[in-house]
Formats: sequence, structure tokens, C-alpha cells
Amino acid sequence: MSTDWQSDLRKRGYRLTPQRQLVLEAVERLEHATPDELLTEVRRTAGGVNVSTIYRTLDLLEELGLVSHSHIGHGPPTYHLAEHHDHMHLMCRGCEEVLEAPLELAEPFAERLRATLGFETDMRHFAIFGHCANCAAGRRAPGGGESGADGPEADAAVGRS
Amino acid sequence: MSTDWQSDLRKRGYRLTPQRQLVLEAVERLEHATPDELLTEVRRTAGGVNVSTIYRTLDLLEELGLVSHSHIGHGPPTYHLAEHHDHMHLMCRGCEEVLEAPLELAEPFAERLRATLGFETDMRHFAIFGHCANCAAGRRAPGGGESGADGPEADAAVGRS
DNA sequence: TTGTCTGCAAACAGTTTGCACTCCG
DNA sequence: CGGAGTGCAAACTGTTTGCAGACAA
Repeated sequence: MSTDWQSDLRKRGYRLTPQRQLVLEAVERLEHATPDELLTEVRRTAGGVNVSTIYRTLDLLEELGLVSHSHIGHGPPTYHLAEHHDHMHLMCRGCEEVLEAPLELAEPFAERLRATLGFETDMRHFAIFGHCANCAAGRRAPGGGESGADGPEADAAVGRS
Repeated sequence: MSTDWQSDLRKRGYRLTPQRQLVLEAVERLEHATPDELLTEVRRTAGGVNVSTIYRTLDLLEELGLVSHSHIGHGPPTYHLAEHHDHMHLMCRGCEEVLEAPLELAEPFAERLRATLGFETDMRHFAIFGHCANCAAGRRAPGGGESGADGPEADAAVGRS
């Protein structure tokens, strides 16, 4: 079960290396982590791992359909396991948390875009921005949730699918 | 009418420079242009303008509420006039065009997020990704709209408001 | 004149690439 | 053993910053 991606990997002519396992584990453990965060995590186990290996490995894992990434905020993208990919991302500009919400919530909206404009969208591939319940409350009556001073920059997202 | 931002600018202690006018005009003319594209456009009139001036000016114009930016694709952000800001952006992964759609289309969806999750969102501040009518048709029956090979990378967006 | 703005160059963050060495298969 | 994969360093893109000179008010 946890090794079937490994045979899949080899079947496609790729090799199984410690780095690749570590990166995948890190993506799994950290959930929505940036390449840099992943590097740090991986290095806790394997000191000498290089950034470029992280990038190359993430590309590979994405190609294999094991992970996907989203652009969240102005900064670097975040990577997560592709398996729990059947949700959309809600990015809170207050606490910078990434929430996951069932895709169904967006269905009527997607349908409406299709009906009125012919525009086909897939909400799994990018993030919706706003403020989570906590932070939204905090903004109305200060003392609530907000972490940073005022809303930090944050943008949007897509997975490569 | 076209000069009231100029007095506003001065009222706030800023100065009116040719560069600032040119950048604003370029944003207006190009619609959804990246800093680099804006630089090129501005240089057609004023050769010696520097990138850093573009960035600084865009920041200023955004602070003044004259322009806002959206992150579209993995690359650099695109800037547009803030006045026609009362719409959401639909980014086509096929032809890479940015469509504008009335905000009302998203109202029920935003309301639903608020009702079920307490999540407050403002759809003006980021882009929805997918395929426009043309490109969606082209993908079903090839020969239609698509420009590039397969869907180019494209992510999401936010204006600073 | 004065202090904001500009151009320039150097610094930065995030990411990619070429190359020689390593080590999986 | 042979070639895919790695580490390293250098290159690259997009953006920011410090500074001296330029120019709007």
C-alpha cells in the first residue's frame, strides 16, 4: 500500500532514492509546505540534501501524480499530497492558514460560470482568499484572531493536477 | 476629471512626475500588464526609465487606490486600473486571456462560504482559473481555440484593494 | 532652495541548469 | 558496470534597496 508508488516509480524507469522517499514523507507530514520548508524538514534526517534536489524531486513527484502544488501568497508555492486533492483551498489572509473545503460548495458557482459564460473551471486548482471565521470575527471586534498587523499579502493557487 | 488624481497626489505630499503619468497611462492602455511589460511600454515614450521606478510607482499608484494587481500564472503579477475593479477575473489557461465577469455571479457562492464555514471572501481580489468558452470548445473538438500546446501554468490572484 | 524622485548598481529570494561524482538496479 | 540521480556552484528572473544626483514645488 505505501510501496506501490515505489514500484510505479521504477516501472517508469526512475530510481528509488532515499531523498525521494524523504521528500515525499516531508510533503505528507508538513501539508502545504514550501520547497524551503521541505528542505529544512528533509535535512533533519539527511543533512546534506540540496535545494535543487528538492525542486527536482517535487517536479518528479508531481509528474507521478503523488503531490501537487498551490500558489498561496506572493511567496513560494506550497506542496501537498495529491491524494487528498478533492477539495478546494481557502486561504486566510489573517492567520495565513490554508483551510480545505468540500468541492461541492463550489459546484453551483462553477455551474453558473459554465451556463452564463461558457467558462469551465475546476476549483481544485486554485485557492479562494478571504478571512477564516476566527480572523473575520477578530476584524469586527479586535482581540479575536488576527496574527499579523494588518492583512498580509496573499494571492492564489493552482495544482498541476 | 483626468487630473483629479494628480491633485490628490500632491495633496498627499507626493510629486507629479512624467514617469508617474506614463506608468499610469501604460497600466490604462495595456490592461493586465506585468511590471516588465509596463516598463517596455513606458520606454517607448521615455527611454531612460528604470525598472525600479516602475515598481516604486506601481506601489504608489496602488496605495493611492488608482491601480491594483492580480497574480496570474506562476510568473509576475499583472496590474490594472482600480476603477474597473468591481468585477472578478477569470483567467483562461488556454489562451491566457483574462476575462472580467460581474461580481454578482459569485455572490451566492461567497454567501455559502460565509454561511457554512464562516469564511469571508471577496472575489474581486483573486482570479478564477479555467478555460474560456472558446478554448473549452477547442479542447473537446480540436481545431477550436487553444493557442499553446497544452494548458500553461496559471495560478491565482489578489488585488491589494 | 529643498526634499522627493529617479537612475544606477548591487543585493535578494526563489528557482533552474551544467557538470563531475555517486550509487541504485 | 552504466546511467539515473545527487551535490555544488553558477546563472537567471523578478523584485527590493542604498545612494548620489536631478528636478518638481
